[in-house]
Amino acid sequence: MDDLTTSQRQAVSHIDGPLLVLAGPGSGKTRVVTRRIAHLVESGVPPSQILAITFTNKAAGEMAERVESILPAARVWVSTFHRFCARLLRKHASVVGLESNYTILDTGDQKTAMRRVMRDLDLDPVHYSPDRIAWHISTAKNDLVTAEMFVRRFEEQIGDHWQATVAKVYPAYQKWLLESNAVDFDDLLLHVAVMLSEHEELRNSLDERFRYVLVDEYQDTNIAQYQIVRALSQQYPNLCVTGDPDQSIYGWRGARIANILRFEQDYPDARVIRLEDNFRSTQAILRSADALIAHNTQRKDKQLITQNPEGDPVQLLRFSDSHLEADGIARRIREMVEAGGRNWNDFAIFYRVNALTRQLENALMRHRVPFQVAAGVAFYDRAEIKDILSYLRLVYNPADRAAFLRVVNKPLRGLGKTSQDRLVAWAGREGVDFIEAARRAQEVPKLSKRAVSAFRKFAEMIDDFSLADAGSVENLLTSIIERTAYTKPWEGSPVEKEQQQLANVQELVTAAKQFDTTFTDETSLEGFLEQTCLVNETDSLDDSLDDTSGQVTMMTLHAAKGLEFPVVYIVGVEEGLLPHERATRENDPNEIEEERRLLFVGITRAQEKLSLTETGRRSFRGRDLMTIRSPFIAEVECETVDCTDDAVMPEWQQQQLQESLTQRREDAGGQPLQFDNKPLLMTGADLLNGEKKGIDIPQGFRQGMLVRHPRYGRGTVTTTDGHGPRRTVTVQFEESDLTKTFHAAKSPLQPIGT
DNA sequence: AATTGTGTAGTTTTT
DNA sequence: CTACACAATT
Repeated sequence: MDDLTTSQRQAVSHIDGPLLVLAGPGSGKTRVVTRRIAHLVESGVPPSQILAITFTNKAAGEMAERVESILPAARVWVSTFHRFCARLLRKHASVVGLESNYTILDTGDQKTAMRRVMRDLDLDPVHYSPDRIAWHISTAKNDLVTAEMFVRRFEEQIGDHWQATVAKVYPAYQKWLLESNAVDFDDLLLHVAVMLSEHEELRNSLDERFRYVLVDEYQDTNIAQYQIVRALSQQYPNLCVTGDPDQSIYGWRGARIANILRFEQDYPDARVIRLEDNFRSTQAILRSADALIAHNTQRKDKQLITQNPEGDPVQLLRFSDSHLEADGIARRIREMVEAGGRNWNDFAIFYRVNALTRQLENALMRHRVPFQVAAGVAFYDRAEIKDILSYLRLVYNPADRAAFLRVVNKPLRGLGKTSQDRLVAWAGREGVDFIEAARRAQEVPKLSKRAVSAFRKFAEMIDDFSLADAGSVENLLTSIIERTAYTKPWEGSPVEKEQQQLANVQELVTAAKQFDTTFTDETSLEGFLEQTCLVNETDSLDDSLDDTSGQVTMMTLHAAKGLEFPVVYIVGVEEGLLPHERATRENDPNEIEEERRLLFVGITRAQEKLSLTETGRRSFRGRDLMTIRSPFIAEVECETVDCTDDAVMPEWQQQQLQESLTQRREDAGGQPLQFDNKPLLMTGADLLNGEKKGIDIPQGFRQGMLVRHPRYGRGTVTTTDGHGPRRTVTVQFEESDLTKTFHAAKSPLQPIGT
């Protein structure tokens, strides 16, 4: 306890009764929580009675790891909300009308499901976009409004035409899910919440089982999560919640900041502890953060105190346009690294919308600054991965409609839309799952002979897979890939995209192999499927984030929560972007306050140096508009730096860069250049599969050079023309015999070896 | 069944 | 500007 502050110590040593820990940014919250768990166990609480809930897998992983390092033997259940609910639901599926082998739909499946349901209801997808309807349904679920409740409410008090539509779609969508023996993400929470409220004896036993419950980031809980936590803390209200209302940035997803604000009313004998000592940032940075957040009205007053030095003043960099902004940041970062004392990974760039990355990426590349973007297509969202996983899902849950429809004709088996529709309709009438229906395809009316045999062959194949499912997910996976010849058309293909897809499939097999060796129970298929839909790729990305020494990190402000960096840039602090125009449109003060909290989160990530940027003009969505100053600028204490005189890199310097690059490329013997011996990583997937790909400066193409284009494959540069941004390259491609001319700066061409 | 055209919408996204 | 869904082709 010696290494803790007074309030940290109080929180750690609290055992029985409700506890609210209001933890400011950088106040050592995670440390307090893990130490408290250890303390509970040391004080005689059986580990099996402790349940710690987080939002992200990463947080859960970290917490579990840290608890284990203090108490190696203790088996405390540390889990995310969704995983916890998935497990409970597995056990008690029948209570909500599901089978225990239910599958979890991801957002993609959800969308397709929504589209089909709406088509069946004859709703115009142009007027009522499935996306929006899905959003309405998700909101309802987060607010604990079931389909029945929604319909009832709508009938009682007629709403607008959107509600009328949702009242039609929501129940139909739920029916679709139930028939598929499937749930979506929101259902995991909703079902469990309903289950707990309708089955007192079950709630009772779970309350008793989990006597000590801890919830992290409580300010981000939605109504469903709130109810679940409450239900588990009735007889044994040893509930400890930690969070910071000032960091609540997920209101748009149904999170209720009120949950944490009213904790003391919910549990009148709650102890409240504030962690206000900040161990992360300089005084200057904290003062800015404090000054900004003080403008929010809906909040508990909280001071941020630090013993850290004053540090550099917070800067507002003003650029004339977004191009110069990107360029200016890249140059500053390079200069600071070259001046010594800073590594690339000391820097982070945050922005409100992903669309701002492009210009930044270009500028960083021009300045040879290695970087990674914490975004990109999630691994498990890739089409090829979802296809293969759909086979797995079908083996596990033959009623999974989304999975069935996804792969029944992939690769092509001559089972077109019409045949599929007939079979699905018949399966619905007969009340059998889709594999059973395919097995008995000859009984389905109006099916062509060819379709019948194709369906039967398909069913036979899935049946074989089920038999082969002897615990090893890897074996099952490889037999699926072989039997379906799924990757056949890509093998030996020159098209980069297809090679990538091949690699992704391979990566999935590796993941399965890994899973097999770590979890060796007979329910491994279930576990693997759960893992693949509840685990996000960024979880793996963040690991490499910590120990890669060599890259600047770019991410959205939302993604930045919980992280810290010595030097931080927050770009585009402008009206319309931050606050985002959609937050200002309704003129809802709550939304503006959330935008302010978002900036607050960004600011408090910085340890030593913080710069905000704004521009005079910004080209966005193909339009070039004058910028209006963000109201937040006046609320932050900062020093304005005029960078409007910044010029783009002068001609001579560009030329010099050009020449040195050419030289280096020759030295490298045609190999892709790697700067400072650090590979430049682009996407999360690259990080995940460890593929180190060098990114090249596009201007440096020369005649005779071998290049690769993601679409056209390998080719040779025949001519080059022009200079600077106007420089063009003409390439003769091998495979297709095509000759194409590209703008060197814009094309995705990459030099390759041999 | 794959290719090409057309329209349209466009934050943030822990699971 | 650009990604995506869907329609209309061939």
